[in-house]
Amino acid sequence: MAQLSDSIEHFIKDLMTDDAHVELRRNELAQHFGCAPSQINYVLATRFSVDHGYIIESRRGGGGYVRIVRMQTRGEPNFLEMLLNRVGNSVDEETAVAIISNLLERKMITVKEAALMRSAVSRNALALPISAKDVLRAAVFRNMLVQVFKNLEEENRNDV
Amino acid sequence: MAQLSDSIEHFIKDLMTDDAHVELRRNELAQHFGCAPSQINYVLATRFSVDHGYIIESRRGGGGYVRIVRMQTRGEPNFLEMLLNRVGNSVDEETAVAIISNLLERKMITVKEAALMRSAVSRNALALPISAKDVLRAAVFRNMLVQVFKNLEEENRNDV
DNA sequence: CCTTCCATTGACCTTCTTTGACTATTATAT
DNA sequence: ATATAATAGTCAAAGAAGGTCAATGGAAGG
Repeated sequence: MAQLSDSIEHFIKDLMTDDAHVELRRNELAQHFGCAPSQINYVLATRFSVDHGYIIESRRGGGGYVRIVRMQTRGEPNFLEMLLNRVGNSVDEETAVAIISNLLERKMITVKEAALMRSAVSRNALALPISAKDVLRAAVFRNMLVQVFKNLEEENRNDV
Repeated sequence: MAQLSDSIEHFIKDLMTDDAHVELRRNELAQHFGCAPSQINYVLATRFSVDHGYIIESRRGGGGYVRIVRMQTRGEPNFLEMLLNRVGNSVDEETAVAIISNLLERKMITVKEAALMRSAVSRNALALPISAKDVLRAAVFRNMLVQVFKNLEEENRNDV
C-alpha cells in the first residue's frame, strides 16, 4: 500500500487544508519523494484535474513554480449547471468518478452517497449488451443494492 | 484431501475472524500456495461471491490489491440474496421503488440515499433511445447530480 | 467405464504507476 | 541581445499489479 502517487496526493492536500491554494517547486517535491519530476505531473493530472475541482497554474524557468488552486464554488449559483454541461449526454466513468470525488471533498455528499453514486455509474452497472429498459435498470439497481450493504458494513465497523 | 481451493478459502476466512475485511496481494497469496494467480480469482468467485455475503474490491497496477469485505446482513441472513433474486435481470420502476422504500423503512439507507437510488433507477434516467454505454451513463448520472442538489436544498431549508 | 462437475493452469488482456529522454519556457549573467 | 542555467511539460515505454477465459485435469457418482 501507500502508493507513491497517493502519498504525494495526500501531502499536497495536507498543505491545502487551510488555504485554498498552494505553491510548490516541482523538482523539490520530486526530490522529497525521491522520484522523477514527471511523477508530480502524473499526480496532478490524475488527482487534481478540473473535474476534481482544481486548477493548476505553473511557470517555468528560474523561480518557477506549480500552483494548485481549489476552485471556488461557494455561492456559485450555476455549479449544478456547470456540472450538467460538463457531463452532457455522454460521459466516461473516469470523469464521473472525478466529479463524485469533487462533490465529496466539498462535503456536498457523504461518503456513502458517493459510493452509491459510483456504483450507479460504474462500468459494471452499465456495460450491458441489452437495450431493454427494465433489464438495464435491474443491472444498475443490483449494483446499488450491493452498495447499500457495503455501506452498512462500513457503518457497523465505525460504530465500534 | 483438502482441496487447494478449500485451503485458500480457510486461509482467507482465518484472516477475517477479527476484522470484517482483509486486503491481500493476489500474486503473493498465489505464491504462498504455489498456485496460479488466477486460482485466487476462482476461490473468490466460488466462495466469496455476493451470494455468499462478501464483496470483492480490487485495484490493478503498482500497489494493487484485492480487498474482501464481509457484509453485515442484519437479521435475515440472506436478505440481500432475496432482494437480488427479486430483481433478477429485469425489474420495473415500481418494484425498484418499493424495494428502496423498504430499505428506508428498515433504516438501512437514509432519506437522501433513498432519493439518490430512486433517481438512478427512474424512468427519466433510463428511458432513452440509447445504445452507447457512455450516453446511458450520462443520463443516469445527470439525474443523480440533480438529486444531490435537491438534497442539499432540502438540507438547507431544514437548517434554517 | 463414462459422464459430469469442480478445480487448476496458462496465455493473453486491462489498468495504473513510474521513469527517462526530449522539449519548452523564463530569469539572469555577460 | 545572447547565452546559459534553472525550471516545468510531454509522451512513450517499461513495470507492476490484477482480470478473463478457454483448455485441461481429476474426483465422485451413475
